[in-house]
Amino acid sequence: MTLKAENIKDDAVFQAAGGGGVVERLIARVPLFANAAPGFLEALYKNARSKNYGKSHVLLLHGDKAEKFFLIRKGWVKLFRETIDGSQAVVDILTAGHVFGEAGMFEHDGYPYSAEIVEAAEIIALPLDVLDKEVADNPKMAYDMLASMTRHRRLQDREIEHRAIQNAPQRIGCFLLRLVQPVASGPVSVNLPYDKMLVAARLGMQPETFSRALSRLRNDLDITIRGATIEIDDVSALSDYVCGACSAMFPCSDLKSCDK
Amino acid sequence: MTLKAENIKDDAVFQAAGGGGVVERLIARVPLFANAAPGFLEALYKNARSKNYGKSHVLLLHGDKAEKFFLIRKGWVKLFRETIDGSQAVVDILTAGHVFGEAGMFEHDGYPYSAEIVEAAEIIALPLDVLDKEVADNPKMAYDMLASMTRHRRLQDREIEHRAIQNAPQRIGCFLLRLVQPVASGPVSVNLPYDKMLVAARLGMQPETFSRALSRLRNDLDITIRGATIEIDDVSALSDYVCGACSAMFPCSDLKSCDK
DNA sequence: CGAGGGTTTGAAGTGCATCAAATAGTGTGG
DNA sequence: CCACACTATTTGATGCACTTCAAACCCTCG
Repeated sequence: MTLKAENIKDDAVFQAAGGGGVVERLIARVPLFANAAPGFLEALYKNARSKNYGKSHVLLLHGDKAEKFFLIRKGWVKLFRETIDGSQAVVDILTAGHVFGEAGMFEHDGYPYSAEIVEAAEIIALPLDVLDKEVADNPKMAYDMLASMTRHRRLQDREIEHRAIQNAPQRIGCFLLRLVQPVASGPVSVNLPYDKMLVAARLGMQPETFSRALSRLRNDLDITIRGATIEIDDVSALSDYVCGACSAMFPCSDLKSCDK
Repeated sequence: MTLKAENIKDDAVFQAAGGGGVVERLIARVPLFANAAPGFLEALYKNARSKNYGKSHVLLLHGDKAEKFFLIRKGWVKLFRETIDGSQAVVDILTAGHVFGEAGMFEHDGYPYSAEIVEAAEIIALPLDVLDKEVADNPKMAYDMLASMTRHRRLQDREIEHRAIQNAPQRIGCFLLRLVQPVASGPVSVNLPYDKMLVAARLGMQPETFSRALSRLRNDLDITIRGATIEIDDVSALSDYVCGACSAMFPCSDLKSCDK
């Protein structure tokens, strides 16, 4: 067993939640819970468990019985699906404030994806049954969750469209544009939120393709690349290049608030 | 103007709903409305409008202000998104019993896709505000709609996965397998529900690619093709070929009930 | 400094798209 | 009922985008 593997298993440090009130405040700030009944949040707190995980830790597996959902306190989490052949499709990559695993609530097929830590993270596990009860009882809560789910559905529609229509440089450009918002013009500088390998996976392409496509953007448009920092001299030139191959108009909102 | 074009415009025959009770019965049978309050269905009936449309009629455009949602009584409808460049991504293809356009309810960006009749259809238009009110007031209704939305979200996850991982023959095979269910073994015969061109679009490939990929399936597996009828001698051979490139196990339920 | 992963670059292969044209099918008017 | 027109489908030839395999480079962290 390698040293790496040991790390993965061992640095999942348990820590009880509910002590300092930090977890409470974080939970209360989740937009999805804005209209929850007071008792709901308390029930969540009582059963909240915050843990630290190291990179590569697998938090849950596609098909696992869904009893908890998760709120990310810090770090990055990759949601993905894996085939028997070993191929893997990245569903999404999430960070602080995002919620995941709540989709396991309705079906009995377990979670619809697997989740792996891709950057050391602190994750709060929350009981699904408490959420389920609240949604069933509180119309406003259900309504909010429905709205959030609808937003998410649109993002997925867009995702399917992009993967069908945009080529590799355009998908990267689109990703960058969504990072620089709401700045809509002039030279800007953005940092890739995570590994280029991960960005590539997130965009459904190979790392090599990502690298080549990015340098094609560099050659064709006014873009400078310094490691993970990318400077875009002319945002509108980039949006011209990208958004012709998209059904949305340019300042396309990235509606993913914290209600994944 | 061609003769065809006249047809498209003119055969949208208006007919008031609520007379024969047929529309009522159809609406009442939508699973999504199973738990609706009695007053809700009546409010829907009152404002229901059933119309006939010819092939190629565009029912709604991406971005249109969303005031209605739709229930298909018969025929086929294509949901799609179109870019400035003219490329088009098919979101889904629906038929009798399916509901669409309800996603326009929450956002103010209008409908998230365009809808076009691809086979002469009869469509019932229903007021979105009535649905919205019911969802806001009736916890059970909101809960059901949430469950339905979650199911849909899973189908989209699967869609993204398939387009990322499966090649053309596998995507076709997967499509066929979902048609033959719940028959899980032995020789079966299926009819493509619509044009091969449309199936190709639905699967995100060109008609030429579809044709070639299908004949590759014919050569490699025990499959016979007679026009739109496809005979599969060995379903398990097909599922072996297809499902290795999918995260789901074979008899993979096509959860799209009538609540699109 | 050295090991290991991330990133880039090169070379070759593959799958799908595109363009083009032939063939089959379908509905129409005569 | 046939001939025509139009569309759907198939087949062929070619090109391009992305993948795959391989190797070099670079960066970071112990």
